[in-house]
Amino acid sequence: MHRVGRKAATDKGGQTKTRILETALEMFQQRGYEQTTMRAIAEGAGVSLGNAYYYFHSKEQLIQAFYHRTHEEHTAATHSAMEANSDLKARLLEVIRLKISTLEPYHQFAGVLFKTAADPHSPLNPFSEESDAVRQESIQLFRQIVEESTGRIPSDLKTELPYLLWVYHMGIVLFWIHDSSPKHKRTYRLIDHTVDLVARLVSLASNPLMSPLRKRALRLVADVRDAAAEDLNENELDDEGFDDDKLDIEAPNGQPTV
Amino acid sequence: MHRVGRKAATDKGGQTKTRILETALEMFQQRGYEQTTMRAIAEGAGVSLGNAYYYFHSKEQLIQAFYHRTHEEHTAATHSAMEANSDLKARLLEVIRLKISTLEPYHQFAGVLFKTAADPHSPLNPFSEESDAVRQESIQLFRQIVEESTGRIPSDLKTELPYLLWVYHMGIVLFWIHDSSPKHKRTYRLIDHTVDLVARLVSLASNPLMSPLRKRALRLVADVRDAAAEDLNENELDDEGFDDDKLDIEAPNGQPTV
DNA sequence: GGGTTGACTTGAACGTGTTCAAAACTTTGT
DNA sequence: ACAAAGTTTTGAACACGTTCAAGTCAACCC
Repeated sequence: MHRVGRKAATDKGGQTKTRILETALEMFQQRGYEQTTMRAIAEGAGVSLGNAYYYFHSKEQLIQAFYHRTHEEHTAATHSAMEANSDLKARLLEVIRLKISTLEPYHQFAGVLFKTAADPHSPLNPFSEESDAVRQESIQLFRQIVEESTGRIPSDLKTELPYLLWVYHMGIVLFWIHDSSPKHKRTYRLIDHTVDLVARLVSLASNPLMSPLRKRALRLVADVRDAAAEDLNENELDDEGFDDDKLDIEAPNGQPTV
Repeated sequence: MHRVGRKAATDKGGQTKTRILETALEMFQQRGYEQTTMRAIAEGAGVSLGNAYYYFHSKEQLIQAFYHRTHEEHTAATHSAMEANSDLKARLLEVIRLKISTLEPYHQFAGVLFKTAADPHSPLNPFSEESDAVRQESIQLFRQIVEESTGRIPSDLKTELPYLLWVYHMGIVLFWIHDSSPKHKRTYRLIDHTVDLVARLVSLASNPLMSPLRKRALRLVADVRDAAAEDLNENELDDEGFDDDKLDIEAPNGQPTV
């Protein structure tokens, strides 16, 4: 491996690596992912083909580098833009809009990100170990939003909400990838409307009347999340811990139970 | 192209095509998608490499053939298993369980289905024209479930519910793909719990008190669905048709509005 | 039968991602 | 200054998906 065990007086390796990544991202942006060959990247960066593979084990790994980079940009942009004393809705709106505008230059290229991310065996898979760090950071972002925002939220919901918002934001990105409307107006409109809806749902779920249903739903969410986390470990898996309690609530007007 | 313009007394071409597909699916099942080369498929089917490409334009198209086949199997299984006079919950449970058991033999291979399906440019993309027919059929399945089931559901919800259930069932499949628990017990458990939850939510959404929120959410769903459908057409896109009405409802106990 | 048409089949060739053994260079220890 | 150990760099080679010009074969027409 590079950059270990020696002093690295000039960091020549690091420079080369950066140059390759820079060239790659530029080419991806201009010609798209498939059209950009590793040979072209190497030539553009002024190195040999084998050298490109010395720094990036595969073409896919260049996507992962891209993923890291945009994540950092988004985090930075978020932190500098976050106003104090705003509510969940306002903050969420800002964060998600920033996410899209950060990804903006890579719209046509972003498709392959999702393509590879959807593969269970890809390191880019959101549930894989390799991207665990970035994902945790990303969820952390939403945790801050939730905790620093005004408005009362039950503690059980407060625990899971960051993860739920992260999933929601992934959904928005997925929509954006498919959105071919001018300036992605459609996506921004969707953001406006869904953020509003999410805020309402959080408020609704905070209603004490909804407590039983909420608890059931949150338990389910936690279960799914944990299952995704374990994944490759062999696990005993018994059915304990999720008994069917009597969670039914009576609607105020005599409608069927929920 | 094959099988046009002539009488096809023996349907030799059709036989060859079937043989290739059969061989391919078997190999995918045993060695996985990536490990199975087109050369191996051709050899296994007793044809030349070029011949395999005569019938299937690409390796990816073999996945599409797989997609069609399992869809048909699932539909057949569903129709023969559907009991009369059952409610939404029972029917949904049955259909989704059948879906998973139909896909069962292809679990490790199914990953690439989602991988390619997630690519906006892939014909396998659920929103693309090429798989539109299969998707419509699939949604139709859920429409039957909704319409033939007992229980009162508001008409606006009834319209969108099939699509929503289809999306939900895709989510289950996505989970199943990642599920490495023995016999996919985890997925079946998830199905049990989410079907229950979905039934409750439908019931909750049918409550007249929820009407404003429901209407807003359904409008959003329709909007997203239409956007996905148009996609490649150039579209004007003005902001009409989605005004922010005063939809707030007052929770019975003075909680913040929803 | 002989010829024409079009479906079917072939295998060589191309471009691409990836691997690897060996060369070239840099740093460190003496 | 020299050697040893590490690192970076190279280009040839490989396997695979895909293309294509050319060949074979069966059905049809006269």
